[in-house]
Amino acid sequence: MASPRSPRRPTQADVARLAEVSPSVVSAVVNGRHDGAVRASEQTVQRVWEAVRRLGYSPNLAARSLAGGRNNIVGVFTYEAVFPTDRLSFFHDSLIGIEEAAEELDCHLLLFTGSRGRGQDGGRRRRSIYKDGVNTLQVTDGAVLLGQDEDREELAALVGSGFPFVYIGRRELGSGEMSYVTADYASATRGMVDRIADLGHRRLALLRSAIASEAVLEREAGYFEACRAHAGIESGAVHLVDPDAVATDLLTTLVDQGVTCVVTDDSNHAASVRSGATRLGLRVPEDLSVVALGDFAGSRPDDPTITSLLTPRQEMGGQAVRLLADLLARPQDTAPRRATATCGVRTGQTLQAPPARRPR
Amino acid sequence: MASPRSPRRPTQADVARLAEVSPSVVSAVVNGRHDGAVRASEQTVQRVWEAVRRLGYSPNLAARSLAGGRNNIVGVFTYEAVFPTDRLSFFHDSLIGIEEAAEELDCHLLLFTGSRGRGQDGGRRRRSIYKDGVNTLQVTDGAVLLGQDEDREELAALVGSGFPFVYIGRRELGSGEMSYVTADYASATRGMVDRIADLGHRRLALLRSAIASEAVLEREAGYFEACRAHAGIESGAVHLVDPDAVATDLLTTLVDQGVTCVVTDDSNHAASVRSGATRLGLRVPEDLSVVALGDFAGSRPDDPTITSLLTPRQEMGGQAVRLLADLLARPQDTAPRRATATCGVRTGQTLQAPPARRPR
DNA sequence: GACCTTTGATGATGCGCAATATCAAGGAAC
DNA sequence: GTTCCTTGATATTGCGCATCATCAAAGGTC
Repeated sequence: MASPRSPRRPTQADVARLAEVSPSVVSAVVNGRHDGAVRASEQTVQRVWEAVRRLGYSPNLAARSLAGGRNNIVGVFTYEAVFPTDRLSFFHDSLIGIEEAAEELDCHLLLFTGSRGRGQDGGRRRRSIYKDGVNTLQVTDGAVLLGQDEDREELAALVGSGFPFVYIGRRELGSGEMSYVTADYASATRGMVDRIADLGHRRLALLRSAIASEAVLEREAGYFEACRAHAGIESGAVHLVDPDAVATDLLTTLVDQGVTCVVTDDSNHAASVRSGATRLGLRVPEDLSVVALGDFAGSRPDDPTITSLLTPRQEMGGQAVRLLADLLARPQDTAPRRATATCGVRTGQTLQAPPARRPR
Repeated sequence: MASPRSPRRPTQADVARLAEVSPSVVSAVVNGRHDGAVRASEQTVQRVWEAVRRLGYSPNLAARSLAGGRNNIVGVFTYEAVFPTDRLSFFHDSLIGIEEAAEELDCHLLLFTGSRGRGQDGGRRRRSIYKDGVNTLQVTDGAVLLGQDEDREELAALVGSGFPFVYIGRRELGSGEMSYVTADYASATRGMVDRIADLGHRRLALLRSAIASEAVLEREAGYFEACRAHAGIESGAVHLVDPDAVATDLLTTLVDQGVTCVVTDDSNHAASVRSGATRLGLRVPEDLSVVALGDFAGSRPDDPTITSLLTPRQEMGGQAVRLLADLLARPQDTAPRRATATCGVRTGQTLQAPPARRPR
């Protein structure tokens, strides 16, 4: 059976012809606006829908957005491949939240793929929002952006263009404010420090990789604030280290100084510290506790045995879409939208009360 | 600093005005087509680009695709949520392949979310392609479909409408042929049986759940064919069983009959069989080998210790997009497109040579 | 010098749709 | 019975762009 290959997709005009009404009515009906400027009786509405079904009409996205209307499509732009081959999908949790919220708002999701074939150095290429100087996101009503490896200049340009978007993760640009969702890292960090202090730890150390994002800095601030708030808790300056190569000599020094709990940026780093400690003959957590302030998995899978704060990615994804919806609903309000999700805590197996006496 | 909220984005007309050329020339130049029907001298080209830069012009994609026809968007429709909360993403591997291929074709992906708020029985609701009788996929150039829980009637309607789409997974409809990608289950199964036979097994048993998809039936056919091909290999009829509740009495019977290798539909089922065998005091694989013909994870994570065929999901995803591209490139050829990807084999730890003597 | 070809441009048209302005008819108010 | 409002529609415009038909002028050929 040869399919009745229609040479052309049916348009509103076709529907109008079949239903014997004017195109305006069709437009109004299919958009549910048939009691505003353009009105239609219940009978007419039914006739229109009937014709729509008969012809298999569906709106042309491009035309709809060209004419100024919405297209109910939310863009999702990631600076890395959304579905990476080489590692656990970093975006998966966020996408769960995004999809859920989008479904609630009755929107579909447009996932932007990278522009291929530029710079073939083999490494993971960063994607770009602009292609030939053109904002590719424009086909959507607005977009949610994710990714660690963002291009700040591009973001600044995007803010300047007035295109509605929300970043998942706090991003502060030098010029121009943007909308984002973040997590309450500072207070969650304070909570974690409280917990550490309650267990009896008195000397902590913060190890951080040299590259710092807003989130990292926020956690660091929360950390020091909490340390100050706790009488008796001491923490020296932050130690900038290579998270992959554990500096065992640094560890030795710290332990000698009476540090009983090491706090790191992320769980991978914490895992490295644990191995380093083990190599030094220290048991974790009996002799030394190790705690991570972030669960970012980097290129390796996140280790669930590490006691760590958990970024509420799913919630952040949902919030981002909802902020975007607000942005679209009230475009005249140009103020950047902000939302904060609540961090979780993974108990893990790397934090307990400090040893009665200093080890060694 | 208030963003320079431009009331209107510059258009080609603005550029044309500034460059003192006609809009046609601008269009031609920015698209690099200025030596076809519309021509422009090198000088003019420079003037146009200069004006483009000065104004910060960027083309409106909606208008572009409206005027052009295609929109370079491939739909991705899944009958279940793309990013499920409650289980490992079944779709993740397929999506990797889809994204890769889409990137190669310079297409973006439109992920359809479900239509919310119909039937709130709490359970996972199947999504629908048609909403109010309208094919929602039509906003894209064509679509890739996935999912176990498909609606055959809908698919038949979709085929009838002539909308270009490709299913990931073999689907045979009673009426009308559709395009799909599948895996070489039959030959992969034969390969697996060869392997089993080469190890010395002589009596096998096939356990299958009652619900059978095309893939399952194809593997079953391949299985029996391979059994026939091997002189000395015996396999009784297929045993329809509940994959979750292991029938230990059936296992006992089989082993008593001299079966040394049980073949199942999928790895979960195989895992159940293994536990059942263990409960009977049989060691796997020393006393009894267990092999799965599929790695479908169902609601539980796939067990990597099970010796199993591996569905090449990533490759299938990529193939699907490429088939779709062909469908779009040659629409006059209405024949359904088909592709077959090569199954992998996971060695696992549940298959070895049969015991020298029958156990027990 | 008559004819053709190439170069360099212009203008008109329409893609499918939303929004606005307009209009006809029927009823209620006074 | 004139005015006014409501209901139910239609006609028109233009979003920004690509494409096509057209055209003027310059250069080349015999």
